[in-house]
Amino acid sequence: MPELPDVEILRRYFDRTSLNQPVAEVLVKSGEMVKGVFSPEELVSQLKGQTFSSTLRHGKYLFAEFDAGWLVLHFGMTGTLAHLEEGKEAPEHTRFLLRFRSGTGLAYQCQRKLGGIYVIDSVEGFIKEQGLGPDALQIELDEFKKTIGHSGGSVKSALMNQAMIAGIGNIYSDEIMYQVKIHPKVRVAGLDDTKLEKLYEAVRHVLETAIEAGADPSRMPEHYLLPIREKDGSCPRCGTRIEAAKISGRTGYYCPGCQVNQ
DNA sequence: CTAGATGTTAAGGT
DNA sequence: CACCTTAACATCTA
Repeated sequence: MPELPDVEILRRYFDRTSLNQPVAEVLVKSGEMVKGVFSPEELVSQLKGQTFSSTLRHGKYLFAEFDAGWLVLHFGMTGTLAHLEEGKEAPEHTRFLLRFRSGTGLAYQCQRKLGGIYVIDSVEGFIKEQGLGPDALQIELDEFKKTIGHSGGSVKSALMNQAMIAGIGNIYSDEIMYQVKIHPKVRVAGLDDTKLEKLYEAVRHVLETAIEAGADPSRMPEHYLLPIREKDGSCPRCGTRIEAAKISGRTGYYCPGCQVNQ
């Protein structure tokens, strides 16, 4: 689920389901997922009786503000949120559960436990500690050129480097490079200024489009790679069979027909 | 049974 | 130094 568009959808979901209601009960089911300075018990006592008033997102992290601090959720590869109606049991893989005074609840599910739960007092401080770069939807062109443009490796690994630009992972880096027709193994040094600017525009455009589509692959535009990525399909533009390659330790999918520039 | 899956990080190699 | 790859984390599915 969880690259920038997915987390943005989860943030809006949190807003719709969980703001402005006092927390009656907090349940930590997988204590090892509680990271940072507070123990799971401390996290529970911090949150009990609190009310969430607003949310923020930076990269792949969701921040929810309560009276005395911020709850931070990171979703790893399999994390998601589920709103619970009154009296309804927590679903499978629930690692953390908020039960509101109204009886409804919010479950944080994470099958593979690769995510994290934190309580912090400063969002800025947390971003700094984690070493995150600017959010991919907020970074400006000159900053983008300064960091991404001057990095030495492949375009794909630069896009996925959270310290340079926060929020892009394996799936959306594939989509962005597909949209600008850059082969996944092309190195940043091989891009001219025009190409770099097009890449910047594509980052924005792809992420915004994905958010509009509710981060649902089946609702992406037809000329997108994402819905057929991994499906052994052919390119929506030129019909060439989509191929996979290992780049930066991940499987990247691309069209060998369109994404040719060496 | 095995390989791989949206993330992150440490370790080892070129 | 800068970059790359691999493995590990925990769990499920093809």
